[in-house]
Amino acid sequence: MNDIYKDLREQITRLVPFPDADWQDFVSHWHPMDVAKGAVLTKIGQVEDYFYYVHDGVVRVYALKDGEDISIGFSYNGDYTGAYDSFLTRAPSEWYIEAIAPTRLLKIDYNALSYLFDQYKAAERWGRLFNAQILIGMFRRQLETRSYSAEERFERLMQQSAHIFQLVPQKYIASYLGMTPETLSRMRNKSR
Amino acid sequence: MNDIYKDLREQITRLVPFPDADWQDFVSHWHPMDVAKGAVLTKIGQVEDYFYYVHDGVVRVYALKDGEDISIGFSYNGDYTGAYDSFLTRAPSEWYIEAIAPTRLLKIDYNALSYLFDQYKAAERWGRLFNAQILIGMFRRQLETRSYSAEERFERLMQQSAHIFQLVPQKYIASYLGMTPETLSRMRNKSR
DNA sequence: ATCGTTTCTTGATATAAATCAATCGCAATA
DNA sequence: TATTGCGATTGATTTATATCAAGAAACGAT
Repeated sequence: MNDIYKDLREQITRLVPFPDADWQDFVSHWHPMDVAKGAVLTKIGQVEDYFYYVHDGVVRVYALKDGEDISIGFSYNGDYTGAYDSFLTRAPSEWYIEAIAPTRLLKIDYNALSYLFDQYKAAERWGRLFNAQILIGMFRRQLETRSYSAEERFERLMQQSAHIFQLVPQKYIASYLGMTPETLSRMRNKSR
Repeated sequence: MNDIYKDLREQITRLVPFPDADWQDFVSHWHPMDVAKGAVLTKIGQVEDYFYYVHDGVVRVYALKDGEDISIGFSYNGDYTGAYDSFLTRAPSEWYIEAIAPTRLLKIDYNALSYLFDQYKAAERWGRLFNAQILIGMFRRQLETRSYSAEERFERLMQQSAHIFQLVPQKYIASYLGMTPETLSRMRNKSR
C-alpha cells in the first residue's frame, strides 16, 4: 500500500499546512526503503546523505566510546531519524544508525531537501519547526538526565514509555538510561 | 555606540546573507537592553516572550531540582540566549535565565519574530539554520556528557574553554559539568 | 529440536563521586 | 579597619553504581 506517503503528509501537516500543488513535488523526492533487522543505515565517519522517516520498525542511534556502544535514542513509527547533525553540517557522522527490527522507511537525500527548502516556503518553515521540535525534545531529555538518579530515570521511562521494553533489548535501554545492564536488571526485578 | 547592530548582522550573516532592504525592517524589531549582574531575565513558570542576543557580559541558564540549581549553560559575546523551548512552544519555562555579569543584550519578542518569519524567506531560513546550529551543539554536548568521566569532562573543558573559569564562579561550572563544587575543587588542585 | 551465541540475572567486591563537616579566604559593606 | 557572609578548599565517611564473575534463559541458525 502507498499510504506510507499519507502518513508522512499527516506527520508534516502537524507542523505546517502544505498546499496540494507543492506537495506533489515535495513528496516525489522521498523514496521508500525496506531494511532487515541489523541493517546499518549510517556508519561513524560517513557523511550522512539521507534524512529518514520511520514508518514501521525500530531504528537505534548510537555512538562508540572505547569499543563500548552508547545508545543515544530510538525511533519508531512516525519519527524521523538519521545522523542529523552530519546531514546538516556535511561533516563525518559521530553516530551509527541501525535498524534493530525489520523497518520500512522513507528517505530523502541532502540535495533534494536543499532544493525543496529553496523552492517552497512551506518546506523551509517545516524545516525550521522540525528543528525546533527536535531541539525541544533534547532540552527535555537533557533536564531529565541531569535531574534524576539512575533509579528515577528508570522509573520515569517505565511510566512514560513502558512499551519500549517490548521493542528494544535491555542492554540498549540501559545504555540509553546511562547505566549498566546489570543495574537495569536489578531495578526491574526489585519492583517485581 | 550602535555597532551592537553591526555585530548582530555579522552573526546572522554567518548563516544567511540578508538583503539590505529586508535588513532594515528585520533589525528594527531588536531592542537593546542593559542589565546588572544578578538580573533575572526569565523565571521558571513564566512563558518566555523574548529571544536574546548577548553582545557583552555573561548569561547563565539553570533549572531547579529540589532547591538545588543545575546550570545548563552559559552565553557570552555573540551567543543567543533565552528560555528558547518556552519561547517556541509558548509553554511555561523550565529554566531560569540570569545575568551573572553586567550584560548588554538585544532582544526581540515572539510576535515580532513570527512576523519576520512570515515576511522574509531569509528570516525563515535563518530560523531553520539557527535551530540547526543549536541542535548540533546539543548533540555534541550530549555525547560529551555521556562519553566521559567527571575528571575527563573537567580536563576537556579546561582545554577547550579555560577562559570560562575567569567568567563563571566554580560552583556553577561544577554543576554544568555534572559534579559537586567539592569534586571540581579537588580536580583543579590535583593538577596544580 | 538442538547447538551455540548472546542476553539477562544474581552475587560479591571495588570505586568514583557525593555528602557531611570544618576551616580558610576574600570581597562587599558598615 | 572590623564584620559579615558566601565561595573555595580540605579531610573523613558514605553511597550509588560499576565492575567482575558465573550461571540461567532466550534466541537464531543449522
